[in-house]
Amino acid sequence: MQIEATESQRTAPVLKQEETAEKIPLIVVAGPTASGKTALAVELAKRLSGEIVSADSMQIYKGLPVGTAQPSLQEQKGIPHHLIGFLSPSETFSAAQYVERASACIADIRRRGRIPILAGGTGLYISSLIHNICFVQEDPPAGDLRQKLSEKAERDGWEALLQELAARDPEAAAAMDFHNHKRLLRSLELCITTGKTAAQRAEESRSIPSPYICSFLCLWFADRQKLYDRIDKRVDGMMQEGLLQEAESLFHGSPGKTVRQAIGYKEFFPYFSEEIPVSQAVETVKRETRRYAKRQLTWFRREKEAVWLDVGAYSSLSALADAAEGICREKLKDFEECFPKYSLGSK
RNA sequence: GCCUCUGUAGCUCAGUUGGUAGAGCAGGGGACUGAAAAUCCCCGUGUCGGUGGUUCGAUUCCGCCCGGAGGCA
Repeated sequence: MQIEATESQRTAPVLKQEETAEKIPLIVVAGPTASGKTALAVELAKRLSGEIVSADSMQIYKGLPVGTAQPSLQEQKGIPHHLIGFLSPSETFSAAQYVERASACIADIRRRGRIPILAGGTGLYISSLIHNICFVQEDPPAGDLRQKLSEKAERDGWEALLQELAARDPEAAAAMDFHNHKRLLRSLELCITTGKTAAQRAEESRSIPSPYICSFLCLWFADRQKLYDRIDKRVDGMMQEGLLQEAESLFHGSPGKTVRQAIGYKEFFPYFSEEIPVSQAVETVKRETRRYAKRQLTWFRREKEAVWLDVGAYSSLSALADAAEGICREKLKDFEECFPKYSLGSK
């Protein structure tokens, strides 16, 4: 557990021993949709005595196991999974709420002497969590305000909102991409509910250093087409498992704002209103999923600490897991007392 | 066999009254600290089917050849 000076030179922020003791080891398995995050996370959990915390903005919802690709009990292989299927689809959710719940969950896993493994594809949630973004409390729940602001935009134009933002937070307004109405609205909303500028909020949110030492793994495919083939297959599989029924229940129900954005449901709505054939809806789902995967890759490329694993380069899941396990053990060697002695080469 | 139409970017097609070409979709890159499976920004060289001719110059006009669609026999 003693850290040699020569060793600690390698890692940028040099940790003193007492600080290390308070740090929490965290394995992150990120990557685009359909890259095999779930399977790898479960395999790592088995080898390293871990528990899985989902980092997915849609898997949090109840009653949508197929379209959100929640790991089935069979896929979970007895490993505890957290933050999956706990919220009603009528509820909205946010990155702030995610960070709050996930960090509590991780702390609990750590307390029980196990290794938390963060697995998922929602980049914003992952980054917010591991960089310990502590969001400033919003004053009142913002529901009504958002409604009023969008009505104002409707009435007076988006320039009016931009001007209002400029009055409260000129810096943010100047940096704002005014074609991005959604962000503009949210930015103004936050400005009003927190009473602080974006810069102030950013400052406060970063005030506490991250409690985590991360081994950040990111899955990808050197051959993009391989990923796209997997996406196509996965969507076809979802259709067989009842995606259409899930979509229909949302179509007839009253889904919240968050879940209405999910890929794999809204694309079927024109089919339910008899505007397009199912086959076309399915193709749209595939295309949207491809684009989503691309955006995910763009997001993760920013994560400088990430170690990229080309899934296509490994002959099997256990070969991939061997590589991943090695990287995790090396990166988290200050915590090796948490890991089972050896499982490397146990394929 | 004859007649008509057609062959241009991965796909669907536009266009150049002769000066080597442009849209949509697909695809690629990027932004993103509070809705993120969301939202926003940027990116179009391709033997203009092949070959011969007319021309200073042809993808554009003409001949032939090779694909595709339709019509007549």
